[in-house]
Amino acid sequence: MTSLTSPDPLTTTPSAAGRKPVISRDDVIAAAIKLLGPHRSVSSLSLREVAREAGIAPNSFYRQFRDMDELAVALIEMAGSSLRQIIGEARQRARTNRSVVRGSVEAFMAQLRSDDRLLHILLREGTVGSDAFKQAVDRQLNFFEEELQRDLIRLAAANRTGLYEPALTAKAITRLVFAMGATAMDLPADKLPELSEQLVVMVRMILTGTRALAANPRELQADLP
Amino acid sequence: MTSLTSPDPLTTTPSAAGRKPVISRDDVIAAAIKLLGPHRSVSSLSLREVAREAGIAPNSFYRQFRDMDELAVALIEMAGSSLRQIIGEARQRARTNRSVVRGSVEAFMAQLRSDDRLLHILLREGTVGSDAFKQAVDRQLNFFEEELQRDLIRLAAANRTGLYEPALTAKAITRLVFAMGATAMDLPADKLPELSEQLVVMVRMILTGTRALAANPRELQADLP
DNA sequence: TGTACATCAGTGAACGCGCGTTCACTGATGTAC
DNA sequence: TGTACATCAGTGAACGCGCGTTCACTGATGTAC
Repeated sequence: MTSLTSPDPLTTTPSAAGRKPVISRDDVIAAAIKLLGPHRSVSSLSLREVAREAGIAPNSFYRQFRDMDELAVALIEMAGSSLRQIIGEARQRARTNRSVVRGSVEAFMAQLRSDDRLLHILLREGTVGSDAFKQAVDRQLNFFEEELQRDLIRLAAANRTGLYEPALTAKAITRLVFAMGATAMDLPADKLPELSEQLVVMVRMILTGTRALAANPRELQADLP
Repeated sequence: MTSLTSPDPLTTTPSAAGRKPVISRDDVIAAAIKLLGPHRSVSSLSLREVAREAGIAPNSFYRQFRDMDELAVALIEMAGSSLRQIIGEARQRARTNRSVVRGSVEAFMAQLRSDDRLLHILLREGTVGSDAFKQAVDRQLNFFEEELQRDLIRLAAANRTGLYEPALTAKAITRLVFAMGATAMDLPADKLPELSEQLVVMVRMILTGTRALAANPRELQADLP
């Protein structure tokens, strides 16, 4: 998990002279995350609400962010890098074990249920809110796709199998996992294992398909299961 | 396209006596649709805004709907049935032609660009808003999956190929198409053909995969492309 | 060390606004006879 | 046909509320000497 308290030298003002800040950007971010839930998206939060939760005056918010959009983008980026780290670790672990797919899917689902709401942000804010919002989410999804693609290529080489359009394969898997994750967000916890299992099979359908197509691209023409 | 003016006997009050209504539910619905756009989701519309667009007093809204949620659910259901009809027609047409996948994907993409914003509603409102919202969207997606599954089974039988878990295959395709559609919503029109092409390949990956798995389920264990 | 000063993080009060919802109402349209 | 009456679709005004944003401010903390 990305720490909420480590200062970011790029965003924290140097304050060469004058008083040291007692409120940090991260305090405000933490307050916003606390307010998120199954029925609250970032775009539905008000500035005053976040300020209230952070224990500061509404106008003090402006010392940290230009507006709510800037806060939202910060949240999205934090969520993306956190998720990539977690899935990356899951892949490392799985590589020495057995199933990369199952390991990654389960790490994803576990993260969905974790206390910090970061993944929820990525899943939800992609379709609503300002352009800045959507672009930020899309950027994170692209990072994710790139890492997945690299992994797919490496593993395909190791197993001496082919990949029909690795980029497209990675994109399909990423989008499908996120779409299913968005559904899972609102499910009771006991339905999750079943959904995990479904998702594992779905991902393997894509993997089996891309491998079969690499072996025999003419199957692409046969327009039919 | 579902007509906006045909009366629904289940929702229109009989008005056994008294004045006939001059505002219909459909007028209000049409006003709401008119307000939707790339930056306006149903959940961001206010009651007063819709009333203004419909040319009625804010409180007249209550004669038609209990609240905005009820309007949203009506919109979602209308969007779902409209889309299913369009894709159904596309499948019929494609069956006599050549590619069912390409035909359906292109019909979907065309609908995405059509003047009525109905598809946008389905793509957007699934992740935000009240539970009633999300359930309504999910219900429509399920209808969609069921029809697709029926089609897949029929076609597989006709081609003497197998299907590994038809329900899961239909679900994977549906969710992937809707996820990619949500991305496409905000793209400039000239990027759409490329995205259509990508989506066609993705869907065929899944179809090729489900067929290969049906032929040889042991591939499911080989955890790797 | 002590003193004078500059900085600026955080505040309290106020603004105008659009919102959802309520109330009592009006008057056109339909029904009964 | 004409008249008296009932219905109820739609309204205008008003309410209290939370919102984003602004302003002039305070006073703790740092720096200069």
